[in-house]
Amino acid sequence: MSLRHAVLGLLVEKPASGYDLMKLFNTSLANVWPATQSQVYGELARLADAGLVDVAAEGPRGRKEYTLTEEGLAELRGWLMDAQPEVHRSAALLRVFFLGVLTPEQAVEHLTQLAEQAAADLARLRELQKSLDWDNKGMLTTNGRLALEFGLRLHEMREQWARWATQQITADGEDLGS
Amino acid sequence: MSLRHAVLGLLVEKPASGYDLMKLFNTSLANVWPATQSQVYGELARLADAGLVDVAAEGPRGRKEYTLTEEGLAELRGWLMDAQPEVHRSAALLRVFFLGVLTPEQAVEHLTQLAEQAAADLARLRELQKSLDWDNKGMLTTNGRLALEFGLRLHEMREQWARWATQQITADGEDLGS
DNA sequence: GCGGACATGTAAGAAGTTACATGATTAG
DNA sequence: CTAATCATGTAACTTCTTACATGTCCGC
Repeated sequence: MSLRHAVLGLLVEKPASGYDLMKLFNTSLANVWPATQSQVYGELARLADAGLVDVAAEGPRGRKEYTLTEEGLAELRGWLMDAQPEVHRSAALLRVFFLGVLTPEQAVEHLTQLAEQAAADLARLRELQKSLDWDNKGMLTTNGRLALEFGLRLHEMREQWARWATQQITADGEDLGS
Repeated sequence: MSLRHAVLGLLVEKPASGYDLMKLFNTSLANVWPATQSQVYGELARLADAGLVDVAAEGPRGRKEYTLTEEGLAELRGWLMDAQPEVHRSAALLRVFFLGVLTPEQAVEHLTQLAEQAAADLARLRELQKSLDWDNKGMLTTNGRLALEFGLRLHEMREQWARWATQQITADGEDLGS
């Protein structure tokens, strides 16, 4: 139930509308916890029902500005310290498992694509890092920088691994070609 | 829709019942694409409806042994070469984003836990690697080894990153203590 | 006045989790 | 005979995605 906590977390810094939050989900949190508009509005309604946020002000065009309540902050703090291990699914790794169904050439091509995709992701994050370095405001970018570094290391690792895996496969087939 | 492809992939090696598949999901695929019993049985029924698998034989206790059809193999091959980038959500990284809500001490404690968790995961996979090294059978372990190496590198990276992040936080607060 | 941004919501469906429910076979 | 394993299924609920639907305000 982390969408809930993402919303609460974003509201710590300052009050925001669903619309405002969506911009944050599409920028700051895009690589960490993406969410759709329909999810965010729904969750805000549920959070207000539960008393974890309040509608502090109403603006033009039906704008509702939400603030965190005491209970909301408590809920967030509880979640932050809870830290139970996650289950992750990876379609990319699942594909690797079944690579034997393809020809070695196809498998190598696929792994090459993975390496290139990782390299592209890495480049993208490096760009993001550059744009973040100068205008530094608030908790979100401070800790966001830690998350960003994780992403940089992750994609670097992905690329290295994909290149290594390619070698593994080509090495396996080597003696057949002699 | 990768559960479908996980099931198809497992059936490439040999025919299996839902019960058999569950054992594979709980061992080989546990770290890559976990699935529950109710999901697997449901998916098998849908796959049979769609003609991607057949009930090749029925055994004792209502056992249904499924095999892959031509269409099923084609579907799997198509998926294997499709390779579109995934969206990943990470509650762990989300927590990092909001670490500013905690005291520096609590934040450091949390990151230390992350490092320890990563170290434990790494140790667990190294054990798995040992047990896999001797009895080598089939495509699943051959390519599973590639996936395993990914896991090893991932957890190593996670641990290093968590230690680095701890330093970042303690460095920030340093001048306050003097 | 009109286009783009602001702003909120609903509905249908896919995917996943947890819990319940039932029964047959086999090894000791 | 009885406990463990084999074996399949259903139901309720949560989460996420995609698409639809509607309307207002502000700057030019």
